[in-house]
Amino acid sequence: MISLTTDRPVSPGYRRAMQSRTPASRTGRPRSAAANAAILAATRQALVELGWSRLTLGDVAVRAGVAKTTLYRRWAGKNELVVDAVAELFDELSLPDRGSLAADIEGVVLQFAAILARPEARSGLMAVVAESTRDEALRERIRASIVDRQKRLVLAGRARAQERGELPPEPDAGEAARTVDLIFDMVAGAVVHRTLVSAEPADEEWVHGFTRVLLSGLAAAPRPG
Amino acid sequence: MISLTTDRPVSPGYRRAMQSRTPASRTGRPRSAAANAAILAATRQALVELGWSRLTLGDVAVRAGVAKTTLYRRWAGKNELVVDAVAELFDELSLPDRGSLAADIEGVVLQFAAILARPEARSGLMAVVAESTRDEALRERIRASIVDRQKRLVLAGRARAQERGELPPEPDAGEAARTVDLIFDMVAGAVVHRTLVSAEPADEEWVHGFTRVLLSGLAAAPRPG
DNA sequence: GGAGTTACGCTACGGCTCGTAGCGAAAGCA
DNA sequence: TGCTTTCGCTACGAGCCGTAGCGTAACTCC
Repeated sequence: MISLTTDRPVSPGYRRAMQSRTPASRTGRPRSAAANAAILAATRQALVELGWSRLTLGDVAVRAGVAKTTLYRRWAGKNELVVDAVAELFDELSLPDRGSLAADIEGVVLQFAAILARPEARSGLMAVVAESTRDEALRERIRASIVDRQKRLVLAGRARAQERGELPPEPDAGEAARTVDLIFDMVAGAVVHRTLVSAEPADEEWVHGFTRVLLSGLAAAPRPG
Repeated sequence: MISLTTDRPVSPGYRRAMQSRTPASRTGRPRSAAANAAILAATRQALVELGWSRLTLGDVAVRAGVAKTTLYRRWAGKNELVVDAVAELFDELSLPDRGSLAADIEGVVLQFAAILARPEARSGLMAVVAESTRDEALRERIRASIVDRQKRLVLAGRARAQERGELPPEPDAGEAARTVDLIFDMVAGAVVHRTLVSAEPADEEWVHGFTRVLLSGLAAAPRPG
């Protein structure tokens, strides 16, 4: 496994948005940012038309109008490429102030559901998660590119709710962090399971019921007064 | 796609536990039940050692001690084979009476988490779910073999809780069915997300916090009296 | 017991994808 | 003008896919 080429073989610190790599590699021909965007867009398109298992890097290269070798110079393989292509989809998530915690949750969950309704997110996201169970580096890439980036929404929503007095303040930092993780797993997990496994739409009615249970629990009255 | 062989090409109604197919196919050499068990066990073993993407049907055939063609005679492809192999893992789930709804939930969630802690379940389950986003028949197979089979646990738990008076009776059948689906998505989704995406163990502490939120909601006191 | 039917093991095959090597040319920087 | 890095292109061995074909084994019905 000794590479004799002049190109870097794997590009380890290669985060998304390649133009933001500040250190090193100041000389020589820079990598084409346009090619990067074209490759990621072509990957999403291929996910839509072919799904995960039939997606091949050669096909993506043809769609993007670049050579197959360019793909292998920038990404270690199919897993890493799809992670980056899917991660871009989640950057559009936001948390507008809708006046109450319940409304805030419903709003962001509906956004999340809309993203998961797109076929490139459905097949791509679950596939890389499956692969990450046997690839620690890939799991970390997913966490950094997708999960942790969106956990900000939970933090912002909780802070806003505490300002409103809807949630009690949490003095213990460790306990607060665990709660954030729990909420994130419950929200993201429920929407993913509803959309992908149950294969039913996470529409307004479902989101309303979900939010009610999340805030008030099962023991509360099944129908709000 | 015209098969000229004497063997049935796909075996459409081929459920799990082949010995229980009562109608039709009364004559001829029966399919070996031992081979079936060996193939599914070999599939799980290959999932552990290779993961989803590197698992090949030829490799499974060698591990199981059968010919590769036997695999293709019984399953349409890799997807269907892994669904059946993984589905067996979930049959051990049960709902012992632990005295309260909270204890019942915690018990079954811990069982579910234990199954998802096994590598053959982790990589196999998510992979077939990802593939099912582009394969309606596969999604239905997953639903019949795994999801609907375990929804019985939610039904039993709710009935038991209603007998205890912990949950109000639901006169509307449609509303009750939607609630069952919602609970199932929330429970299974949260555990799956915690285990696979967050890659943290769903241990007793986490399950305890999850159950508290599920029953009482976020607005309740963060620490139980 | 024989005939009919189905499943099995085995071999072989074309076709496709993989991931890499090697080359000359292009695009920036000193 | 050199130096460095990336690019497109071609070619290649390797591996897996899914199926065909054949002879044999197992079971049922007559």
